[in-house]
Amino acid sequence: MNSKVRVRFAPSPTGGLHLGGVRTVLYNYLFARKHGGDFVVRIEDTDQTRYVEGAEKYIFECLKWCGIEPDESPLHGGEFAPYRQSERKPIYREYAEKLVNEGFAYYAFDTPEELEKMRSENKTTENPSPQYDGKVRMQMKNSLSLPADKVKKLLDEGTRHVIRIKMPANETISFTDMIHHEVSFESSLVDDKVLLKADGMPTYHLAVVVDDYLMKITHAFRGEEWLSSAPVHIMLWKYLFGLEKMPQWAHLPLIMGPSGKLSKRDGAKYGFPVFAMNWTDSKTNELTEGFKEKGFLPEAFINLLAVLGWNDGTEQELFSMDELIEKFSIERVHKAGAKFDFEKAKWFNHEWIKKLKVNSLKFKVKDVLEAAGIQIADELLLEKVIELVKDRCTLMSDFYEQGKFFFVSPATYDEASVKPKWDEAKKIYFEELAVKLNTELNFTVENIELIFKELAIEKNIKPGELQMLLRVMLVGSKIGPGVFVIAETIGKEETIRRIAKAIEFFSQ
RNA sequence: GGCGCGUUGGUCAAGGGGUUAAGACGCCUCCCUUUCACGGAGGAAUCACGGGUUCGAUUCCCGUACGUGCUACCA
Repeated sequence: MNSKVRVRFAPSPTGGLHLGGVRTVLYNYLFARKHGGDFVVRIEDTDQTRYVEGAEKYIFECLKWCGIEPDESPLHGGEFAPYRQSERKPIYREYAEKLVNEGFAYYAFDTPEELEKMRSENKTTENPSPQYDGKVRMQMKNSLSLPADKVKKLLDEGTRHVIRIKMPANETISFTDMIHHEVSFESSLVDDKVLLKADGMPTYHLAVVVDDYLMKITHAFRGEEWLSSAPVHIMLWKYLFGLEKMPQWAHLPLIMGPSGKLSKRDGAKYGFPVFAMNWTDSKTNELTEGFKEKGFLPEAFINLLAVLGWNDGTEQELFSMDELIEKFSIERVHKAGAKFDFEKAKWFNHEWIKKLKVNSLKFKVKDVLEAAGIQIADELLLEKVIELVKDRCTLMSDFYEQGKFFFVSPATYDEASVKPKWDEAKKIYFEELAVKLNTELNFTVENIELIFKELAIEKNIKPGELQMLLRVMLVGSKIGPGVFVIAETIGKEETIRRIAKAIEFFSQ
């Protein structure tokens, strides 16, 4: 018996990896790591028409970016290979046939038209979506309603058919969910779900059960949208492998968008990312910006996701991956769905930028600046700049706006702020300031400030006003750290050059 | 419509028979700074409703309402 914890994540490679998906993997991963178990990724591709080439690699890239190190077997084979459902078709068929032989499932030959007919005929206001269930199955075309020889004939002729589960009539199906505790259903209210499609591919229902068994999964976490199909899975476990071998389930609360379950479209609609990383829809070629590209740190991303529906009971909100592994517990996961709040998401990123050391930020900031056309020649300067501005950056992309003036002279000036204050006296002041600064051998914050203020007193001008002007001269606008710190950082020559350039500009 | 799941401020949420019902985001005011932030000090804002049980219910039970999910040869 395998007593080791094995959890699995089954992404569907039909779309990008979105918030809900990442959180599901994350909880899987935290649980596995906490209990010293395995974390398995199984690839779902049940619907071939929607299968997207390269999606598997994309998913693994996202996981790695998040700091989740998955078992990469699905990409190159491993203990439980093959991992793609399309390559496991014979396995699923075998179990499906077994169910038929034992009377727990049946062949159904109904065409899409016939199904449509049944649904439209039985449709009433009270029952807007009739099911293929115990009430109607004997009126349909299947191996239960048809005589044996007729069934054999249809099968021999290769008639297209599916295999459906035969849900029992009057049974209360219940199980214990790790989050919702006791949950129960009436079997007669559940329909005869398709297990094996006409093309031989399994539906999710058959695939999860078979794969969870074969891959020796002990705990399975999935979104709450699956809770309604739990009875089907329970029956399959009962018929196929025995209820005692069924993994423990946790149905995670949904992540909600501004209206309903967060959808991939909400991103474009409300202006925030929903995917971990950039995702290009293969059909429309439409690019959706990911959290990574939007300027999120992976540390912040997993942090904000982890606490969307879970907390450790204390006031702590900032958790590193290691802390999450240590403190995560499935019992403290919420029952109710949580609405995603982009403002709070940004706050988490801000906090992580502040929290991280310069060295951890360095290469990412360099990427941001270089992507914007700023070449970084001086690594030491870069480090100093990061230290100076990181507290005021919310997204990684903010490092450009907050840091560019350390590397390049301003291209434009905030004229609206300068114009009303600019006069001949100020002009003379700055001309003399440049001369004085030039003679200073020790170009430090203290000395610059001293020279600046002494000259202001001498000229009888309020230092405050001058400070604002100097800032605009050096930065171009009214942002950034202390103006004397900026001067020291860019150096004497550059400071004097920028003052001269600005005087010329303002005096036109 | 049926079935499932849920419901503490605008959002994330702690708490769980007796509390001034934590904290965070956002918002507002003030301080700091003659920049933008950070930071600091305050503020407005919550137990969906109705019945029980109880000396006492936000907390337990039952209804109702509302939200949300499923109701496909999608996952």
